[in-house]
Amino acid sequence: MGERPRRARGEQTRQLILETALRLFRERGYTETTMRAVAKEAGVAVGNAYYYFDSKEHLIQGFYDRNQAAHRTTAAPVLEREKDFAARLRGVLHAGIDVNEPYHSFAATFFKTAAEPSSPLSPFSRESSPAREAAIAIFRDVVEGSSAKIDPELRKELPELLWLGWMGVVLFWVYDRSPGQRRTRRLIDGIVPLIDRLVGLSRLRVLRPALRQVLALVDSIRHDD
Amino acid sequence: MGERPRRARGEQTRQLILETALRLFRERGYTETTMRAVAKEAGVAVGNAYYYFDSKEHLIQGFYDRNQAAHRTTAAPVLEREKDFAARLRGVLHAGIDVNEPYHSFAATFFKTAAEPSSPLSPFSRESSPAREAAIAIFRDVVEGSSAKIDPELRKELPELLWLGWMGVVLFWVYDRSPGQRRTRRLIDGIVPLIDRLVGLSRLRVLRPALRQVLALVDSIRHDD
DNA sequence: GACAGCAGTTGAACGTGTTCAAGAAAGGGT
DNA sequence: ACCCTTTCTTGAACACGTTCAACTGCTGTC
Repeated sequence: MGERPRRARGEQTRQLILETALRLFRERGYTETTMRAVAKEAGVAVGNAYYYFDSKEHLIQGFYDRNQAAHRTTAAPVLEREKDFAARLRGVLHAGIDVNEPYHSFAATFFKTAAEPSSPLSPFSRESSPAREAAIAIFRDVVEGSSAKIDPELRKELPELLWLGWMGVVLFWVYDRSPGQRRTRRLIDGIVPLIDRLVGLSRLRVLRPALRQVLALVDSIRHDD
Repeated sequence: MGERPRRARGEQTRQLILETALRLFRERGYTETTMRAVAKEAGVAVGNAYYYFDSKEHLIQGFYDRNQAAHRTTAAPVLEREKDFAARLRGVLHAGIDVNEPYHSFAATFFKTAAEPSSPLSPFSRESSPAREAAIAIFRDVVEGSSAKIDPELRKELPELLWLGWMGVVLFWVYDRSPGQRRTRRLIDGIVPLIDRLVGLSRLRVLRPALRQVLALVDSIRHDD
C-alpha cells in the first residue's frame, strides 16, 4: 500500500526516531537529552539512531525544516495583504520571531552547535543550502511583491542582503533576554524604516556611485577570486 | 625571590597548564586536544587542570586575554603614527586579524562555545566584561586620537559601535574559508572608507534627524525599559 | 618540633556522543 | 528451495570531558 514498499520499514524507523528526539528536546532540552534516552524511548538500539542520523546535531535539521515552513505560512497573509515594502518586511520579520518564540530557550542552547562554521547546521553550510534558499525566497517575495521603486542592481541583491539582515536579527534574538524578547521587536520596528529609507534613496543619481561601491564590495566578498 | 612566595607554586602550575593547553590548541586544534593530553604534556594529573580551570572552555579565556593584549600592542604603532580616522580604524582592524591569524582554525571550533549566550565566554557576558571594556578602549583610542571632526553625540557612542562592527568582522573571519582569510581583508579595506564617509557626513545638518533616529534606536535597544 | 589547616595534586570512575564488527531480516534471482 | 546481496539492527566498546574522595606537602601557630 505504501509508496515505496521496499523502503517503508526504514523510513518508518527514521521518522520514529526523529519524532522521539524532537519531543524529548522540547521536554527536557537539547543538552539534557541523551542519545541513549532517545533510543530507549523509541524502542531501538542506540546504534540504530546513528544509522539514520550522522550525529545528534543532525536531528536538529528536522526542527529547521519545520520552522522554515511555518515561517512561510505565518508570513503569507501579510504578503498577500500588504504592498508597501516596509510593511512587508516588517511583517515577515515579526512572523519569523512569532514562529520561533516558543523555542527561544531551546534555540539558545542548540544555537551554539549551529554557530560552528564546519557544522552541517550552520546557515551557511552546503547541507543547509535548500533551507537557506527557501528562506531567501521569502525575502525575494518581499521585494518583488512590493510597490517600492528600487534600483535594478540593488533589487537583484536585496533578497540575499535582507536574509543576511534577518540572520543578524535572529542572532540578536538568541541573545535577547528581555521578557518576551521585546527588545528584538523594538529592533525590528526601529530598523525597518531605516532600511526602507535607504532602499528608497537607492534610486537617487547622487548616491549611485556609493551604491555601486557597496554592491561591488558585497560581490568581491562573496566570491573568492 | 618571587613576588608572592606563598602563591608562587600554584600560579606557576596554572601558567604551565595554560601554556601547554594553548600550545596544543595551536598545534592540533581545539577539539583534537584532549584534557588528558594537556595534563600529560604538562606533567600533571587531569584533575589538576580542573583545579585551576572550571572547564576546557575556560582555558580559552586565557587565550582571550592574551590576544586582547597582543591586539593592543600590534595596533599601537599605527595609532602612534596615523592621525587620519580611516587609517587608524583600518590599522586596528588589520592588527586584530594579524593577531588572530595563527589561530583561525582553532578559533572556528571554539567559536561555537563562545556563541552560546549563557556561556561565560560570550563576548556579551558579564564575565567577559573586563575584556570587552579593554577592547572598546582600543576603539575609543581610534576615535579620540583621530583628526576627524565627528558629531559630538555620535562620538560618544562610536567606540562601542565600532567594537560591535569589529565583532561582526570577527564573525565573518571565523566563517571565512578563503586562503589566508583574504576575503576578510577585502571586507575591511572595503568597509572602512564607507564608515569613514558616514562618520564624516554625521556633522551635516540635513542628516541630523536620521542620525538622531539611529542613536535613539541603539539606545532603546541597549537598555530594556 | 608538633600540629592543624589549607592549597595543591592525584587518578579512578561516571556519563556522554560515537563507532563498529557482527548478526538478523528481507528480497531477488535462479 | 537455495543462496547472495542489500538493508537494517544490535549492543559492547572507545575516547572524551568532568567529578570527587582521598592524599601530599607546605606554612603559619603555639
